[in-house]
Amino acid sequence: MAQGNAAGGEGLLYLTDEQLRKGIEAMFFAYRGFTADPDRILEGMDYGRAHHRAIHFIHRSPGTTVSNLLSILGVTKQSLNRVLRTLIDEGLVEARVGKQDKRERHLHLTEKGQALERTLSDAQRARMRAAYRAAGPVAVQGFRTVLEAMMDPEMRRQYQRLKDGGA
Amino acid sequence: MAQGNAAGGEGLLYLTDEQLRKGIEAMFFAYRGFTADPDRILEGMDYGRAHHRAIHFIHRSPGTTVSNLLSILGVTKQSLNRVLRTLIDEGLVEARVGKQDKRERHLHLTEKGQALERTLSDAQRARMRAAYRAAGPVAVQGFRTVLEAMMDPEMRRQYQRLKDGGA
DNA sequence: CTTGGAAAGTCAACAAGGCTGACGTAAATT
DNA sequence: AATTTACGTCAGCCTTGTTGACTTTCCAAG
Repeated sequence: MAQGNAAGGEGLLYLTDEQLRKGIEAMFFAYRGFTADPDRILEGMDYGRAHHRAIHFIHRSPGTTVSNLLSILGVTKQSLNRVLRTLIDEGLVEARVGKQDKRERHLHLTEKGQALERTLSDAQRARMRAAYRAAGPVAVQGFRTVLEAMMDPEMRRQYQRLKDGGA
Repeated sequence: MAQGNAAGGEGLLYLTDEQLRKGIEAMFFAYRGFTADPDRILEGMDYGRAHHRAIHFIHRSPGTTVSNLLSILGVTKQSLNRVLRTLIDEGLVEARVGKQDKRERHLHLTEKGQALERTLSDAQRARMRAAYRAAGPVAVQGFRTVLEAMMDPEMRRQYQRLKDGGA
């Protein structure tokens, strides 16, 4: 909440409906770019965006359980299961029965899974890096701050946990 | 592509793979929040996110043609047509035959359509406004800069045109 | 004036990826 | 022993995206 905000209005111009609308449209168009590269890579394979998301978060938290992944991705277990089954069948993901709790499945990427993950995230990071570089560190800081403020509290918790854990 | 950035790296720490990954995850979680409110409003009605997008851009550019909308939304005409047809049938959108070129349909929101648009964008703007306010004007500037840099050039053109036109 | 092609609409078929509901099984907890 | 938890799976549905093929309308160039 820095900034002046002298009196009635000046300094709050960034909160006008028009500015907010521009932000909304920026999110829409930017998200398209954000997913474009992985989508391109995956089309033609048997996989889609849902597979990418699963692979991403398994890579990020190796050994995570199905139900944990469920709460991160925010989908039903039937939906996730369909995706997970193909990844396991095709040898990209390994599901190890838990040692303490044998009901749990701990998910890991295989060599093959890691290779795909690398391909996908290299492409996505390349775009991100170009954008970050073009915008500069101060803008990046603001970018992250606004995105974080935009999340549902529940999602922010998930995000923070990953952020801290994976640092 | 590994990690690196050791040499001459100070000041470039925001470009590490880890920082980029956080940005990627922030986009993922934030976009969920971004769409959550309109989605909630629309569920139960006969409409979905695709209808919201159409309504948004028709509101933004009244009188726009179908093919223009097509290029903004980036979907096939069959896909858009399905959505547009229900909106027209249910009296939210009016398609006026072009005066110069009678093949074109110029799209407008009806009263009813404008009412729904207002409901949806009020909700979406409320979240955006809260995020902007929490983050402050400098962060917002950075947010917009990074998003813009993330777009495909084609999309950036579309975005710029809207941004300037609708200022 | 004819004709080529753009703009729009429509039908059919399909796929990805969400969802709900119901049911089963193994393992942990009470 | 009974209940709860974690997971898997079958069946069916919805939205929203895709291709391909075809028609109608109509502008504009030959």
